[in-house]
Amino acid sequence: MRRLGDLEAAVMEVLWSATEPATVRRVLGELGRDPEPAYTTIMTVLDNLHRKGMVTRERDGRAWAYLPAQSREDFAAETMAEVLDAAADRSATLLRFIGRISPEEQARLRELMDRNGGPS
Amino acid sequence: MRRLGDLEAAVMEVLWSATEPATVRRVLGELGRDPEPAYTTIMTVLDNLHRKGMVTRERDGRAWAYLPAQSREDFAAETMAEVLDAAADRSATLLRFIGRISPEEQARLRELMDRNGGPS
DNA sequence: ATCGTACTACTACGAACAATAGTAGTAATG
DNA sequence: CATTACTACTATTGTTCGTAGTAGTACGAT
Repeated sequence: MRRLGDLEAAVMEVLWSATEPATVRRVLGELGRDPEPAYTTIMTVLDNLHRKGMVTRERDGRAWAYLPAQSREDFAAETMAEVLDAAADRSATLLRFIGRISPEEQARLRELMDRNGGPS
Repeated sequence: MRRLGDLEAAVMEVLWSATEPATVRRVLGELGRDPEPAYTTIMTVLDNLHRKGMVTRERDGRAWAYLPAQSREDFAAETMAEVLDAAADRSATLLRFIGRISPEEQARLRELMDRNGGPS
C-alpha cells in the first residue's frame, strides 16, 4: 500500500483541494503550517510524490505545477480495495466493514449499487 | 492508520494463520524466511507489536505466547473504515469502491447488509 | 545588456521507525 | 548442577521522511 508521511499527506490535501495544478509556491502558501516549511522542503516532498506516482506535473512558465494523479476519492477507494484484497476472508471483512458504518451510510451504499451496477 | 513494516506484517500473518497463541520460537519457525532472522529479532518485533496493541500475550510455560488483538478481518475492516473517514466525499468514495469490486462481491455485500442491518 | 528575482537540480543531514541481533541473566529439565 | 531455552536490556544499521542549503539558470525589468 502506498503510504504517506504527515507532510506528504498534507501536501496531497492541498493538491486535492486545489481546482488547478499548483506550483510549489502555491502549495507552500496554502499549507498553513506554522512554522512554514522552506520552499525547498516542499519542492522535495513534491518531487518524492512525483517519484511515487502520486502526482503528475506540467510546466507553468518556469515552475512545475503539480496535480494529483488520482482524486482523493479514487485514492481512498483504491486503498480500501487493496486492504480488502489483503484480507483472507473477504466476506467476513465486508461484514465487519458494514458493521462499522452507519445505517444511513449502508442505505446510501445500497442505493449506489442499485443505481450503478444494478440495472445494467 | 496503524502502519506495519514488512517483517511486522509477516509476523502478523503467522499469528493470524495460527489457531493457537504462538511463541517466538513458533513464529520464527513458521515465518519461512530465508535467511531466517535471529530469534531475538522476532522477539523484538513481537514486543513492538505488543507495545502498539496489535497483539496480546499470555504465558506458555516460561515463554510468552502471542495472539492477535484483532482478527485479520477486523483489522482490515477497521482500516477500510479509517480510510473512508479520511476521504472528503464519502459517497463518491463508496461509489468508486463498489466500482472496484466484482458484481458477485457487490451481491454478497448487499446480502450481508440485508441479513445483518436489514430486518432489525 | 545586466541585474535581481524566482525557480530548479543537486546534495546533505537529522529524526523516527523498522530490522537486526548480541549479551547477560534466569528458570526449567534432565 | 549443568545444559538449554527463554527473557530483558541494549546497540547498531537501514530506510523513509522531513528539513533545508547552495549553486546554477532563465526571465523580466530597467
